[in-house]
Amino acid sequence: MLDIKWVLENQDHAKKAFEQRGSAVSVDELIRVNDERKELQLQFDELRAEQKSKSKLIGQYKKEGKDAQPILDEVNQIADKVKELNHKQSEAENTLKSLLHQIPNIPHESVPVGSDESANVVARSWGQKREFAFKAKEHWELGEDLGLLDFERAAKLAGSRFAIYRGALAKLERALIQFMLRVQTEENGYEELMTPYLVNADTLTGTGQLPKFEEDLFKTTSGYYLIPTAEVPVTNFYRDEVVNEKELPYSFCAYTPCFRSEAGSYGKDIKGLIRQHQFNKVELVKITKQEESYAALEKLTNDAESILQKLNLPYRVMTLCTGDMGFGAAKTYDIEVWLPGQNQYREISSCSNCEAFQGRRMNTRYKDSNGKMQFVHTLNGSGLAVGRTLIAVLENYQQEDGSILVPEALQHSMGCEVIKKP
RNA sequence: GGAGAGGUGGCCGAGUGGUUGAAGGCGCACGCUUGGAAAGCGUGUUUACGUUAACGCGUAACGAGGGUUCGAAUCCCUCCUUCUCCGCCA
Repeated sequence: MLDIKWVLENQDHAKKAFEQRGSAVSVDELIRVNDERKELQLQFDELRAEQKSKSKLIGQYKKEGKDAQPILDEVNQIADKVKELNHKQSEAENTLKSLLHQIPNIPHESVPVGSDESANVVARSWGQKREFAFKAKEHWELGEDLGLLDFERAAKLAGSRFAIYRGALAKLERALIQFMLRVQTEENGYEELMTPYLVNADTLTGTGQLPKFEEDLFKTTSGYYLIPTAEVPVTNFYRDEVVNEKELPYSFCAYTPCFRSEAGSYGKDIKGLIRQHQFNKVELVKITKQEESYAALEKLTNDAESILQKLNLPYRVMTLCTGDMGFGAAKTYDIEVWLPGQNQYREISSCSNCEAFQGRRMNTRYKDSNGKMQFVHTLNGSGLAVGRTLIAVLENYQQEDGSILVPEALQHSMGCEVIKKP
């Protein structure tokens, strides 16, 4: 959510940004609705003040034994108008708020301008792509050939976009989770959280999934939603709280399964594990002071990258352009891992600085050194998407006979050096 | 699921339907006092919106949302949540 005051004071900037981000709401509409709101508040405040002072008189008169009837009649009429104005005023406030809730965040000045992913910019690359003496296979082929990945039975149990991992592959997924959590907590300074996987609508509004993107979520009959990412419960940890400035920044990591309806992605990544209704992820979240969030974004991105480096998986980091960023982000780096089977880079992490966008929605604040209330800045990034990391391990560590070498960092927890057909 | 008791400021804790944004205490900040500290004394100590050059002023907020009333922290209804007891249960 944007600050209406900022919009009023920076109308040209706002107009340009709204266009770049494809906002359905215009600056002019915001100004109009806000003016209406102010006018109604003024009317209400004045009338309510009159009502209050005269009501007090009634109390006084009665105490003194004077006749209060004339005032009572007068105030009776005021009361009706006050009630009406009160409704109108809160309606106007809600209208403004719901407009503000639909507007995407303003891009940071360092973000490249562009309408789609073709305008994204490579920030850096890491690692050496392996040369294969044979034709590299895709992960689903490798998994099914090993007999360790079963999509058909998963479809029977649930439907399409689900998978069953068997034996060594189930263990590999678990080893990756454990490995990522270990690195993020022990080396990169994150505190681990275990959170609810079902959350309420307020929580999803805080991080920006609601009200605009309800169709992407699974909703239960009791009104709970399955979380689409741990960003949701973790970022909302301090919702409606004033946090101590001295404790900032907070760094949290959390492993959770994630659930996405994938409505509107028919025909996209139908095969394999890339796009599932349910997948595992270790998420990184930082909550910072305003002036520290961009340094924190670099750190958080590096922390996510460190997992790929330790697994020796080649990747590149992309700076997303204005048109390719998520709703709440002011700046985003995507980390893309190299998949030799697919012969392309695929997103494995998305690290964003949301600035005060979520802080304002969540109403999470701190008192700065001047005693002024400020909204926190929030950041999140995958550290990493576990299923896609498993894909990357399969494809990058495959051997000609279809077996998979286990990355050195995982050999201890896997208890083996190679995954072979059982 | 059943029965009962609660939810008030950073914390604890008063509150009779009428100058209660809210007693008192603790904490915190500043000042006085002191050789220095503690104690003591004094002053101050929520946020949002509106208004103002500024000091201020106005309005709202006592879990949330409705209602009764000229007037609600106080009365009524619904919901959320915490605690105790019973039942069920991994």
